[in-house]
Amino acid sequence: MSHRAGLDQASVVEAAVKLIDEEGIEQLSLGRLAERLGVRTPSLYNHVAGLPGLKHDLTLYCLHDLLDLILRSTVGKSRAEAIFALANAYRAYAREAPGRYALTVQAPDPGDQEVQALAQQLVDVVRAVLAPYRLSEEEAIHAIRGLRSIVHGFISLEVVGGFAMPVDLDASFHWLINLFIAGLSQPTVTGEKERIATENETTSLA
Amino acid sequence: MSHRAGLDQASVVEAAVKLIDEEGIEQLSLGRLAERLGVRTPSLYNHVAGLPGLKHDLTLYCLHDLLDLILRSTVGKSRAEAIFALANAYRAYAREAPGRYALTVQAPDPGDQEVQALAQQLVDVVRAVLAPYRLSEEEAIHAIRGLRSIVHGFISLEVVGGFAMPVDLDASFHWLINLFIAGLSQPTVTGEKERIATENETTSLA
DNA sequence: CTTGACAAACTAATGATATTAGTTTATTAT
DNA sequence: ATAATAAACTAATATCATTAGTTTGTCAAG
Repeated sequence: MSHRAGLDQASVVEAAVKLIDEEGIEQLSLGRLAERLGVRTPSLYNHVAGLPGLKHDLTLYCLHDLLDLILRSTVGKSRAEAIFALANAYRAYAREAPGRYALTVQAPDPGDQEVQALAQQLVDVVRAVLAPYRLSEEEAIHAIRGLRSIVHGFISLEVVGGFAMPVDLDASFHWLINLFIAGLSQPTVTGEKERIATENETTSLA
Repeated sequence: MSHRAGLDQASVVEAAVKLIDEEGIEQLSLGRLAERLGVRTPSLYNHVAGLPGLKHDLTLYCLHDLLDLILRSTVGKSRAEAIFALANAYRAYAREAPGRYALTVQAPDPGDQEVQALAQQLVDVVRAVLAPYRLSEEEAIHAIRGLRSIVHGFISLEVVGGFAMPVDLDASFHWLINLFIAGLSQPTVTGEKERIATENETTSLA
């Protein structure tokens, strides 16, 4: 039973996914992972490049995971329906698998081609969902950043328990996405005029 | 020079703040901190309750820090001007001291009275800034959550390098806050009617 | 069927980290 | 002056990642 556990990179990464799903991202260590796989810690180095390598591989796994979910949730939909589908899919992923979601958000190494490419594909889905609104080049980028910020911000505050007040979270999320969609069609927002000058742009620290 | 370095809790916490400002939150360890203070690692246990205790103390420090900045930035302002001031102050803090900002966002232990109280004070500032819009009880909560999500989401994506596209970040942030403010005054958003049904509310994982 | 190469697992050792226990010693108050 | 307190120390343990070097399945070529 001892020698030749029959591991490979895929089985190690999948076991790591199970581990962070069940015990949280902070419980991920090579020791715990090896224990689950019935193997000694150094054996894992045959399949992943240490802990940093494992995290990298996990990130790729989760980005694929999330991209697939997002694509399937938005296919065949457009405009508000597509935006809601996208936002709800993101949120569902983060709620069901917070550890995996966290991996998809960590700072990507700028030199990592694979991660960059997947991150770009996620951005492209957002861009496609916003395309029907016929925004200018620059406004499209504002809108992409805006939607990502809204969705990520709400989700991460929610996951971390940052919303303590006694009002339905689904309703708040829906309200916010709705506000965003309304803003997309508003000349007040998307037009040239600004609501107010940016007087406090340079607030500094104590 | 050796015995009696004259430390206390405040000086340890302040040295830790300097450390994370200069070298990043991930470089924080009792060993590095002790080295900077010219002391052996176990000596720190006379002033903080280990690494978890230090992080707790740091969180309190940074919450105070941030609350003070936010209060000073919004005093004497109202409506859009106040919202921009609040948002810009938050963002300035996160950009200038990402390590400290990260500490203010970590999951607070629900049993920790002090942290809860400070977090509540931050929420209260947001509530006060939104008060002039005369929202209903429930909508006020949606709006508070919404503004926090927007600001936190944008900031954390920005800090992590998540915005790669070649458009000015200040402009995107301003655009998004502007959209939020516009939505606050819109009956389409704040009213009873919803823009679309929540058909995809239950998207699930693969 | 044998054998040799390869790779997967192992043991052993090192270095960083946090933490606890127990000791010394400076300061401070009586 | 001295006794109590608290701040620093040393020493030891446990966990973790990592590297080096060794053993041993497995599989394919002869």
